[in-house]
Amino acid sequence: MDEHFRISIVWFRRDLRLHDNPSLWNAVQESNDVIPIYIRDNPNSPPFTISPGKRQLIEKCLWALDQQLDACGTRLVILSGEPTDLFTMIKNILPFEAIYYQEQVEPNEIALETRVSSWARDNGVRMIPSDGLTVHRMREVFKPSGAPYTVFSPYYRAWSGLHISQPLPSPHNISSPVNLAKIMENDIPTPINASVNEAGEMAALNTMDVFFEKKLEKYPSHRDHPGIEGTSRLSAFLNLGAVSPRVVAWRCLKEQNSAMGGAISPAAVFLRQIAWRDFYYSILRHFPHVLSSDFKERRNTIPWENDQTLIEAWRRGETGYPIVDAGMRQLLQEGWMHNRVRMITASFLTKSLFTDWRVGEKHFMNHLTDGDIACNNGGWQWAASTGTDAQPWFRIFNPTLQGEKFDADGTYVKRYLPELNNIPSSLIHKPWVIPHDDQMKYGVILGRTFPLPIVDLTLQRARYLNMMRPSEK
DNA sequence: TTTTGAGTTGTTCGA
DNA sequence: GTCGAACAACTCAAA
Repeated sequence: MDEHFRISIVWFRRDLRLHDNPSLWNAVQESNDVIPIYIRDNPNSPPFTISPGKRQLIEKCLWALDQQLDACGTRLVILSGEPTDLFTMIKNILPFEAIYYQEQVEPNEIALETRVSSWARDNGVRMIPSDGLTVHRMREVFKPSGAPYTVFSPYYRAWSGLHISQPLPSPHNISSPVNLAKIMENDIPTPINASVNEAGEMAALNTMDVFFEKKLEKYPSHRDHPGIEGTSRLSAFLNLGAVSPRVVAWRCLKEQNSAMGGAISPAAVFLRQIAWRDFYYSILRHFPHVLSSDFKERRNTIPWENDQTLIEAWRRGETGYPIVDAGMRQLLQEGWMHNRVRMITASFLTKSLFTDWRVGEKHFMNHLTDGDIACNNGGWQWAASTGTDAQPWFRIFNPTLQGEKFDADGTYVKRYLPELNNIPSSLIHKPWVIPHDDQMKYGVILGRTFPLPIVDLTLQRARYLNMMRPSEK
């Protein structure tokens, strides 16, 4: 028979939602009283700093979560400090018997789980882990041999074959012993100048609805065009768990079933991206060394040059290559960059500027609101050709061609580089070819109002290929 | 057990 | 302009 507890803690982590939240749902089912708590990250503990945009979004989600818990009859307790100390303090006030929590994949989070579990064992408290971070449980997607996949395609085949279980509903009534938020040194969430429908999980679910209703049909063709608002914009919400990945996958299946036959449905194209997220979580869980070193040891060491002047130009968006600069400035302005442009800027930093991928990984984490340790690392290692299922080392993006292919009329570039507004689209991705007289006409002076290219791409490409060629080892 | 073919996102070159 | 080949090496799964 299931266990039953008098008082349980629900330890909210990256599951800032009521819907499809196994820890919350099970705690409510299996306990008389539930105390929902959130513990802020120790600023020194995560391997990356939390970007300002992400910090803000966390506050919004905490505020919204508290509002929604309030409607269920309880309040969120927000604390800062060492979790084991905090649990000790709480237990002195309320003798709770269990901690329900969502299992994480980052090494520092796993270390924390180990620490808390050991504390729990010593204090007679049950630790009850649950899934919900990914669509499918990590242990369900292994090779027949029992080893984790390291290549996406076979992973995806196995992943696709699994049944997606029906998402859990949100609890309506949550009974709490006392208002702990009033007793503890509670860190009240910053009030948000918005309604609860515009923050946290309601905002996440609305974003998801808009995507499925308005954008899904065109997603396969639009998703690669940064000038078009064609992607889901769910990444930051998924990262904090304001929306459940399983709910997103469930919705994809629903759309797929109602779609016409024929080619791969738009819902399947999108679902594949959700599978990439699961895949990179699995990689980080099973190969934590990816955070500090290459997933695969290359035959020849990559000769990173890490030229600080070039790196700074890349960070500021002043490389002279419009699509790279537009992307880097979008990142600084919005804390977000279109995925196609993430690939272009990453390829540029690593393969055209000879910079260690970790430099780019860190810069992205410093600025992305959706910064996700596993996905960001996977993406950077892929771009640098050091990762799992990496692209071939000789595949180097050409920002001019990429721009012409995916931002043909320059809509995206001009949005972030208004100084290029009057340049005709045939020249927008290679302004350096514009003769001096025409520069005046187009209102741009190269080297003054927009930089000249900081490197010669043809030359850098040849150098890179030459250095990396296996026969050169 | 061994072999074989396929594998997210590209570019350049020469016919 | 278009098209195919070349640019490696390795994992995985099916035959």
